[in-house]
Amino acid sequence: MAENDGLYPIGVVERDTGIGRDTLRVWERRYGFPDPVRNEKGERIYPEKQLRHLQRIRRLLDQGLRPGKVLPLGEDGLHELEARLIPDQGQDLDETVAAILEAMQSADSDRLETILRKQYADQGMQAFILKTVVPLLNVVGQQWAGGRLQIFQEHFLSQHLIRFLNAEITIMQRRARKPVVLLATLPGEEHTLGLLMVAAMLSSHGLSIINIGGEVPMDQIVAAVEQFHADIVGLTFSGAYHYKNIRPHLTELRELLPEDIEIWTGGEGVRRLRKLPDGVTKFKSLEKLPV
Amino acid sequence: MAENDGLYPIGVVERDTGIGRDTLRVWERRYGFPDPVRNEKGERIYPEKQLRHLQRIRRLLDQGLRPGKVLPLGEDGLHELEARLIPDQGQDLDETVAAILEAMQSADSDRLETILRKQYADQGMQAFILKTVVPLLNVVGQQWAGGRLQIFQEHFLSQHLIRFLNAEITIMQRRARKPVVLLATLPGEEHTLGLLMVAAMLSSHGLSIINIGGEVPMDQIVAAVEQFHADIVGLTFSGAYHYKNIRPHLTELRELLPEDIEIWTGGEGVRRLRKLPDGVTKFKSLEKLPV
DNA sequence: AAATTATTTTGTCTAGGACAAAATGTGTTA
DNA sequence: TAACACATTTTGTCCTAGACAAAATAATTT
Repeated sequence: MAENDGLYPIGVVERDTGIGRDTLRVWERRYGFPDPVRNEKGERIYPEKQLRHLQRIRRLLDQGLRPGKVLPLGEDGLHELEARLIPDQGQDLDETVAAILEAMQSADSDRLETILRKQYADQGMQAFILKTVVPLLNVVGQQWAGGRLQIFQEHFLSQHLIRFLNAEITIMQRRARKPVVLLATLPGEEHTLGLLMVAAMLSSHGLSIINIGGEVPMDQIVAAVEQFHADIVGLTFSGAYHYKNIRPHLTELRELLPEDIEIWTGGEGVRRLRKLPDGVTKFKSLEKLPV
Repeated sequence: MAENDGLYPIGVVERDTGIGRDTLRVWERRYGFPDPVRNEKGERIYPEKQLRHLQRIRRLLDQGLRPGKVLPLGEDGLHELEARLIPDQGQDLDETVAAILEAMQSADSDRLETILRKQYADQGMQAFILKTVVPLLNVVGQQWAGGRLQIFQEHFLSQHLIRFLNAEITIMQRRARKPVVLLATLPGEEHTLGLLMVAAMLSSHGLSIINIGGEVPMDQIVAAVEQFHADIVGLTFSGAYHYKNIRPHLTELRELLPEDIEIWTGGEGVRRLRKLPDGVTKFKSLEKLPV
């Protein structure tokens, strides 16, 4: 048994925290944390405690906090920050949402499937997305940010939702008609569940959907529009996307595409934008798709 | 505007080839290839041609060749080597595979769906995966490496396959029994289609599958095993995975998991590994799952 | 309130040298 | 001949400390 004794080399820390090794080194230089010990060879060895600390820091950074504010904090400061940022909730959770969360916690695939299926049958796609999936993801996001949720549980739920939505979209697509909407996100935007929700909404309106998925370079989108004979391009930008880029990107895409191809865009990232380039349609929320 | 112009910084090359950036630099020093141009800032910028070359090299390394033998080779030498090692399957393409490719090229969703469904009905899951999906992906991989395929086309096909397999797995899981296999990939490994194929194969043997998807940190896998009461953990590593890491990762996971939990691993990335840590089972190919 | 401009923060990249782990080559013994 | 031990070569990862552009924030103007 190679006892690692809770000591990790930089490669492992990079993998487990998602923080690049260059970044780990430069943080050490600038902020004095992390502060790994060294082995005989002079290489950095991180104690487990620092790895955990780094994971918590990572979560806060994902919330939008800046390294300069977070890294100098000790255990206490970090704890305080977490307490402040994670809003108290658990008040009036929708009953079904609560049931889904419970099924997720107890890793009960069958139950999850049953609840989703029943809810979908009751509500229809549009209400299902708006009244069940959206609130659900909000709660999950909050819990995850607060560290009250394991990553694998969130994965598990996402997998389920993706599969479920895909299956239903496929069924709806059988009687889909024109226009054809090509859905994608640009490189840097990995959040593809939002795209899938849009796909589901549009499908339920009877439109034809081609979802080429996440992180598609712009030239590829243009090529795909031509080859698939799409009438409309739909792009989503999550709140994490660098919003300054959104407008230039949309302008560029508008220039690259023929005029008779519409561009629709939405997501948390475009909510803040007022003026969009001419010839680009914004949908403010999932309820208000320009169908 | 969008000017990548087929020019890529080192980080992108690392991601798209699975070759670490330090390795790329040391190859350049030692073998004179790759030989990127530099931008104003003096940073390495790789032309698309070299990226493709690196991907081909990566393939050859996966076949067991050594960097010292492959890197000094120019275009011609590499081509010769490939011709010797990779059987040319361009000629006698399976009829169905050819039809699928054509449906993909002409972006015909319905036709694609019909072909897949018919083929699956004829062959059953195991033959479907082995005789149709695997050859299909091989051809697609080859065509992509050869620049004969657009990225979005590959996206389109992947999306379709993922959806199809997920749907069928769901159906098979209704009558699944013990043991429970937990499937995942580690962070850095985004290629989740391979995982899905394993899930389909195992499902068709009647095993219970929990697929928590891609890029799951190791401690999360351990936690998930416990919470889901899994008996076996299955990990796949694609050819793009940073292969030097595979063995240490498996060793570490073996130490973290209780002894009575089996570890199965496979994929292009583990093919070239001879020795695996004790207590880790390798499946050389999809045909030879240790069921 | 929205768009410009100035300032600070932050992550990624550079260079060659060093070194251990893995792969290969060589020699020895059963 | 095959199995094993040992020597050599190959190979990837990590090191340092500086540089700089892109992103985020603050300050200003429209």
